[in-house]
Amino acid sequence: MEYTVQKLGQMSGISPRTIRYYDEIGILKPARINSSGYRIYGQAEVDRLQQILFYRELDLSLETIKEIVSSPDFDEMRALREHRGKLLEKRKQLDLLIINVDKSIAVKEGRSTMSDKEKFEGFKQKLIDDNEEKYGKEIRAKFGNDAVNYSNQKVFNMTPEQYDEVTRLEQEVLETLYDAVETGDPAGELAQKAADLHRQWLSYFWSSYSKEAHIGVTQMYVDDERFKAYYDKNRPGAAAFLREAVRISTATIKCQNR
Amino acid sequence: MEYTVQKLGQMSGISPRTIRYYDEIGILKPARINSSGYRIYGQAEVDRLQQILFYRELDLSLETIKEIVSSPDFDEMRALREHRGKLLEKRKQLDLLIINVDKSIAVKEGRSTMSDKEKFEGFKQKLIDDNEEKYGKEIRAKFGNDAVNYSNQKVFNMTPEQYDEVTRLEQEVLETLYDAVETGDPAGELAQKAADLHRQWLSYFWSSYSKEAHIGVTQMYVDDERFKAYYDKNRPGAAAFLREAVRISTATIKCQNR
DNA sequence: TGTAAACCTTTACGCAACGGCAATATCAAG
DNA sequence: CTTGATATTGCCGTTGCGTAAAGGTTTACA
Repeated sequence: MEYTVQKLGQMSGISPRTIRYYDEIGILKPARINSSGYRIYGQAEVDRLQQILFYRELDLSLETIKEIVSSPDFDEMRALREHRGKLLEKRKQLDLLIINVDKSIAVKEGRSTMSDKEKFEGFKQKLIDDNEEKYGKEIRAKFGNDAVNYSNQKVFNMTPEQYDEVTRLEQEVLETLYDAVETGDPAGELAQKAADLHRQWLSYFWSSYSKEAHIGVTQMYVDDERFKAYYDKNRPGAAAFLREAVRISTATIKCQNR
Repeated sequence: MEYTVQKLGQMSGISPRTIRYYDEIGILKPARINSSGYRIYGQAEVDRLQQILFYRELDLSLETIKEIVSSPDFDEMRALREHRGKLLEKRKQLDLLIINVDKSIAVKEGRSTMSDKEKFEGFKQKLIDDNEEKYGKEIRAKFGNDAVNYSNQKVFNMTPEQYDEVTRLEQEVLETLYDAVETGDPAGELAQKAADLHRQWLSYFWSSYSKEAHIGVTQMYVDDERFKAYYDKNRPGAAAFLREAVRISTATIKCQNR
């Protein structure tokens, strides 16, 4: 089988332009060039392209990929591990960013009548007293060492009111759940209320809600002894009951959407 | 107070080049230009720069920042919320990426003697049978809906052996901890063993270990009723004891490093 | 007052990984 | 032979600056 740039592109889902670019940077050379100057690729090049795409999927740079696919004795493990480290670092940064954006949104929601100038007045004072470098440190000190994970930071950043609300919700979830377990019907009104309360409670810790994740976490309550013990303490089977209620709840929402 | 590019740069911690660039794209114009063509900035410009840096810290594009700081009636909330959505999306992608990289590393560790060609043989076959588009879908189906969160996926991706090891470790942590509580000395040998076992156990769920996060999570065991109940069930005070042991353990490691 | 250091200016290339367009050549079909 | 699809090279644009280069200005010190 021999392929031109477009054939190869269609097969692999990338553009002919990209294939030419890969030739240009020497990461994927054509098998040969025909009399009219067309690039012609063979099976070996298809294989190589698959490898390239695989590593590209892992978000490695083309430079790194080039080294991996070019020299078979390249220390690929090390490259992958280093890359993993970079990804983790990126994620930490992202988590911090998201928390900061959340904070900004909260501040703006709280006092939407303030003008931008006013809002930054306090912020600014500190900055000008010292310098920008200190500002950076301050932010980092405030939001904790970046090793602290996301949900921990969420809690640290809660206002006392939010914290009260969370603990109140937690109690309410339990009470409603226990009442619901008595009814024995995970599709019943009480059970559905418990599921919804639990959803609300979760929303305080999660940056975004999804049905799948909600089901996932309640499944974990059943699988993980620590959570199971907590929910089952007063009413055996409560963890499993909650999971069922949430399953039904999320399915019901789905039906309503149709 | 009047500032040249360098003065302003030192104050705010950014380079003169950046300041000139901000002038160029019209996001921060100097107050005036002196007879020698120097850019001169005043207090108003310092304020504006602080605003710009604030938004830049949230990773907004300079284009977006320009709109925010230029027009006071710009819908900033919407911009922030949209931006937040983008960040969350980015994080999901990153989580998937990290898991894929983890998988690749695991595969390579398992059969390090295989050549690249062999390793990709199976991978490749499927790809060539169908097309690249299907490949994309397959990856997504395999690694689950992207709403499922990172640690859940970690567990799903465990081998049965790993799973056994984790549950075994969990038991061992508890047993050692309970014995240690009896001794009453969180700096003692048993307590330190418990702390270390707990660290090992954690490592199965965390993508990276850090002392601060370890202390943080054991602190949470004390603060969160569910965790506290679990650890204190057989030996009241076990959660707090573990936290102390971990604190001492991490501090000790620090001393050894010196 | 001379001069060197430190500062300022504009212009312009470079970065990553392509997308998009232009000008031109080639191929297959009717 | 024309037409339309496809191929080629090459250059510009993207983001947010870093890093020169080539030159003018200010400041400090002998």
